Formats: sequence, structure tokens, C-alpha cells
Amino acid sequence: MATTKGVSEPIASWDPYERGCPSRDLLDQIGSKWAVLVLGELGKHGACRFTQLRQRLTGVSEKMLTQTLRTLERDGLVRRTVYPEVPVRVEYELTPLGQTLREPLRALTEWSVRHVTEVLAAREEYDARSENAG
Amino acid sequence: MATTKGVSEPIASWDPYERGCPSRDLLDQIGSKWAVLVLGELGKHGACRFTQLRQRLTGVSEKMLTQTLRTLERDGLVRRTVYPEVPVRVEYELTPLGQTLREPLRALTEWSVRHVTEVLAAREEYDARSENAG
DNA sequence: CGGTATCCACAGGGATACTG
DNA sequence: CAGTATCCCTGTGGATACCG
Repeated sequence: MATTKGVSEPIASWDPYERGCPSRDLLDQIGSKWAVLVLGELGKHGACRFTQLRQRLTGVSEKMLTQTLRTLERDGLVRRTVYPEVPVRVEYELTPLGQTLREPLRALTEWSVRHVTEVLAAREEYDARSENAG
Repeated sequence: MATTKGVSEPIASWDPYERGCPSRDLLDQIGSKWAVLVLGELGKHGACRFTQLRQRLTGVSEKMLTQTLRTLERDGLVRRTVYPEVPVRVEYELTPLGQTLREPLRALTEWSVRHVTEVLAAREEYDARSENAG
């Protein structure tokens, strides 16, 4: 799972609208389904354990939660701390870098909550028109 | 192709952290790879034609661009206007609802551009440590 | 020009079982 | 508790060809 390191890969551009641009890939990462939710949870509750996250993010599989946390840790957004107790305890929390993502992500989440009814209405109208035209 | 309309589906919750919540799905939609970029382009340049978008979003296939635009149109975020000329001209632009997404999305995009170097550095460090640790 | 239709490969992601 | 390993299926998304 070492993923491609790409340390010496030529960087075509820093414009996120260009393919192969690191910031476009990054944008894709942090905007991904579970990353948004994990980051949001850690932003709201502070340090969380694995099981807490799994319970709060209804429907996430262990595999995806682990995978998401590993990626976030690798990207320096989340810090993973192991407490060598028995049984072992592991806590996840936002790094300072991760903290800087709180506000943008919170804004996006709030948008989706505030405007979901409008979107739902738009869908119904679109579907209704498709039937008539269709 | 009518996708599930889900008009009468029971809504479990409006908390985006709950599975099956419409706002969580919506968050997933607007955060998706191409939707972010399409919305961003339309936010920057105003009305755009299909071919313009395809050229600016380097690497997007016609299929995905069409699919993304259809979803955004159905969600009421993008308006599609057909000018019955020969050859036909089609323009896409943000609706008022879509406009309200500009700022949150711009903030997120800016974040990824501003912090990409830190993330890249974090990855190298993480990978280096993984090698040492075996 | 601006799509739609079809085929196909592959990765994302779920379910389950097992381990330090 | 906090994962890892495995299997397997679906959806994503590319390539190609054709239509209004």
C-alpha cells in the first residue's frame, strides 16, 4: 500500500484545473466522502477513538474508516496517538494543519444542510419535466 | 436512466453524519471530483459552452462532463440554455442557488492550493518513517 | 457542435473473518 | 480495541462509434 511516492515526478502545473496537478488531487482527497465527515467529526469533538468515529459516521465500514484515517495521517491533517494500555487505545485528532481545514469544510457542510430542500425541490421539478418531455 | 426519484422515501435524519441523510448525499455530490471543478469554472468565467469546459478541465472525458453537468442541472445549481442556431450552441451558467456555492467552494480550492506543499512534505516524511519502521 | 449509446477495465468500497 | 486480510460486486470512468 506504499502508493506511488511520486517524489521526483515532474509537476505539470499548480493550477488545480490542470490534470496531474497536486492541488487538484489534494482537493479530490479532502473532498472525498469519508474524509469530509472524519475531518468534520474531529473538528467538532476533538480527539476521538476509532470506535467512536465508526459509530458516529453511520454506515462507514472499518476498511474505509481505516483507509481514510491513514490517508489523512499521511497528509499531515490528522495525528494518530497510540496509548500502550491493555487493551490498546488509539486516538485521532486534527493537527494544526488539519485545523486550518475546519472552517472551509464547515462552510461546505453547512451549505449542504441549508440548501438541501431547495436541491430536492429542483430534482423533483426536473424529473417531472423530463416525464412530460420524455 | 430515471435514477431513483425517492420522492416518498422515508428520511431517516437531517444530520449529515447520518447515513441516508439527503444532505450527506448532497455533500458527496457537490464535493465530487468534477462537480467542484465545473462549478469553479462557471463561477470564474460565467456562462461557458460545453467545449470550453472540456478544454479547461484538462483530462475530463465527454461522458463525465455530460454526466456532471446533468446532475448539477437536475440539482438546480446550473442552468443549461440551448440556442437553436446551426450548429447548435449550448451554454451553462450558475443559477442563483449555484452562486451561493461559489464562496464555500472557492475557499476549499484556495486551501488546497495554499497548503499543498505542506501536505506533500508531510507525505514524504510519513513515507520515510514507514521505511525505517519497516 | 454537443451530445447519446455501448462496451469494457479497473478501482472503490462493502461484508466477513481473522489477529496483535 | 483496533485494526489487517480476503473476497467480490458495483460504479466510475475511458474509448469508441454514432446522432440531431
